[in-house]
Amino acid sequence: MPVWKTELRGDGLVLQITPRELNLADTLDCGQSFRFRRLETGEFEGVAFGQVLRLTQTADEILFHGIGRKEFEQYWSSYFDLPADYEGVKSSYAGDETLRTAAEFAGGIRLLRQERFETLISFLISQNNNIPRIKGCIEKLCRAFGEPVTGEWYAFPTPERLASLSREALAGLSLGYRDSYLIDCARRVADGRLDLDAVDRMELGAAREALRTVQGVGPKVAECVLLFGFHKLAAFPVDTWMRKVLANYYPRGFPEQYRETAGIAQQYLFHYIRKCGEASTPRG
DNA sequence: TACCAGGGCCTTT
DNA sequence: AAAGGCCATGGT
Repeated sequence: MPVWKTELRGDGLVLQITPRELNLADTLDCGQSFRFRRLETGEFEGVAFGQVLRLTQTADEILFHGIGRKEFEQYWSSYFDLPADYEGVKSSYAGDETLRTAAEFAGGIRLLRQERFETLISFLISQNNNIPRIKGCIEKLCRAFGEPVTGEWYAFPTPERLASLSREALAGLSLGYRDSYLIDCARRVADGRLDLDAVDRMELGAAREALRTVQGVGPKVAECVLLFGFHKLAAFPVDTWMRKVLANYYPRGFPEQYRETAGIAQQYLFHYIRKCGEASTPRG
């Protein structure tokens, strides 16, 4: 288990970590999270746990603005999955040239431990959609139905709040036909038909089945929610980019030996093919 | 089976 | 500048 050095400085907490170990740009903009934006200063700002977080990354540290030790330990250390040994995972990929290369390129990505309901709703919105628009939809949703935090920021709405809404109330958020999916999902969570704590305790197959009971949760959305919202590292979302990776490098299927951390491998491969693929388009 | 349902980004023309 | 592909799911 890695041990990260921290110190209090000025108004915040400094975490001694390199971009190779945690790369904020790659981690916050690789499609797992939609609520962080890059400021003109290069800093990142976003909301999680109903709190605004602002971060500054340099070559050897990350500054968590306005954060004390207690909040860091309670929320952010876990959020960025700091206790996990990613170096060990990357080492385990050494025998596979493609995975090794992707891990060297994208190894600063960590799997965020995001809030479950927010992740479920976010990936319902993500289907058949692109990242700028997904971010816009979620921002409008929070602004309309979430509690104000500070400044321009609003918390993610609760299941109860969304469960009380009609499709008409969601008009104007540009959700399209996904509006009824959100309502069905929120109602299931609010009335207990879908118990997210219970899903968290299930093994992968059962968790997958439970999530699939929600309208609009198909195979792709389910894998994303399992990986990004429930931290089930064996979940393996396959989209058009991953299909290309699999066709090119793993025509006989993704190797069984990496199944336990397939989700981490997926993130490395996904980022690598998008940024580095010789043909940086999934078509063809 | 094939097509459609919002809508806007992105690449190609 | 304009056109058309694309996205993931459920319903017809």
